[in-house]
Amino acid sequence: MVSRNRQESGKENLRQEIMDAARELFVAEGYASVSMRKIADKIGYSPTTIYLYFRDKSDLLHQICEQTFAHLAQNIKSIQQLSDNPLEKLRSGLREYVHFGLKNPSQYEIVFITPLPHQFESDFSESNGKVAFDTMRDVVTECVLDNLLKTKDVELISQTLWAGIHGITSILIKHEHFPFVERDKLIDNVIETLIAGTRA
Amino acid sequence: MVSRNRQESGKENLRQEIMDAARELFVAEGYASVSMRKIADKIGYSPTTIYLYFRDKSDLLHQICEQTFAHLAQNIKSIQQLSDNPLEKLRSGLREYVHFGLKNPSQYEIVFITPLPHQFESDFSESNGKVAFDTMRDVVTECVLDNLLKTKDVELISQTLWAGIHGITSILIKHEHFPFVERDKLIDNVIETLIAGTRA
DNA sequence: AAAATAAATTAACAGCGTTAAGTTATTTTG
DNA sequence: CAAAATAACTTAACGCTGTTAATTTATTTT
Repeated sequence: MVSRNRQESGKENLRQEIMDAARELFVAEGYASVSMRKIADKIGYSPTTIYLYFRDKSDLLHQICEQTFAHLAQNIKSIQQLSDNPLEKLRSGLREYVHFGLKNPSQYEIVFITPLPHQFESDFSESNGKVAFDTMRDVVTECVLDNLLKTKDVELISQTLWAGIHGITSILIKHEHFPFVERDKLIDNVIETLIAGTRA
Repeated sequence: MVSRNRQESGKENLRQEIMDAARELFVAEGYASVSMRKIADKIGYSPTTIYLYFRDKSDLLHQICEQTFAHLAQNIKSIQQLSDNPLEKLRSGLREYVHFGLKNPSQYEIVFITPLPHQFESDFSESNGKVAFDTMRDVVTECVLDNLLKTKDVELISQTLWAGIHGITSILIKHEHFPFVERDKLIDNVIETLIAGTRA
């Protein structure tokens, strides 16, 4: 079965090569502007080869998103571990969420903003985006246990915070032309407003 | 000049006819899935006729968005006039914004959520989007003048509040399957959290 | 070495946004 | 009232797009 392993690893290599090329192009030019032919050109294969590894264009993007969001969940966890203070953990997690979205706008767009084609109803509840959300909920629980927040409704607070950070992330991505105040100042203010409004 | 006026009003009628057909299709099937040919079919003209009234497909969408923005701005203004208390005006305005989005999810989606082509650069200073945002900023200014808020940076506060209400509106529209807590409770909590976090 | 299988390609389809040229209908002018 | 001018609209076409089916090339198994 050695030969079979070699074969499969070769397949996996090309699969990852396609994903890397596609991610670069999606980020640089936007999902809609990148054609399958462009991706194929970049890696020196014919366009139809991509269909041996991905069902269609949106599946390709979906797989890229899942990979990146697994990284996000890990990022948030790592950052939170740097502090012992539950409230500081919460703050750094929220900040990392927004930061991630702005660093990967195309991928954030597809997972949290644009609905995927109805062929596969792979929605938020099955994505790694939810894993990232769960890490935030865990920290909210810590805060509640320490009596740091105004209510003990962990779910209500978590969803409120998520709404807030999703809001700032998505409008910064979508409304590029809007005359925003200085970006980091706005992000800070959103996060501090959310935390202040949630505190005991 | 009577004949010329008749001619122009005919042109305006077809222009509005195109916009109505396009909005319906965009709402039902999404911007990307609707072709110029589909729109033309719906109104019984050839596809190229649309180009006599709109520069291109994104210009057509842009004009539709302007109409929706105007509608939203008027709604918020009307609701705010019902109260004298600045903080209550602010609260009712925020609530109306979310309410408008949930009552017109497809239109909200097109204007505020759906990712637009990169070339879609509009002059915000002359758009109705600015008009809608200004109605909220004016009430924030009232609150600041009454020393009700923690800072006097009207722009920063307004943009923070917009991020928050856009966040809850868009996730309620986009992630209908998500196990949210009771909807009105969540909306209330987001708005109260935002206001509490912004108050003096 | 032959057969089987996997991997990648070529050719093609139907549809897209958009432009240029041509046609029909309306209005203006002499 | 007819001719010229203009406005309104259509036809034909270009170069793209995502995707499928058939086919060729390369590798592995027998």
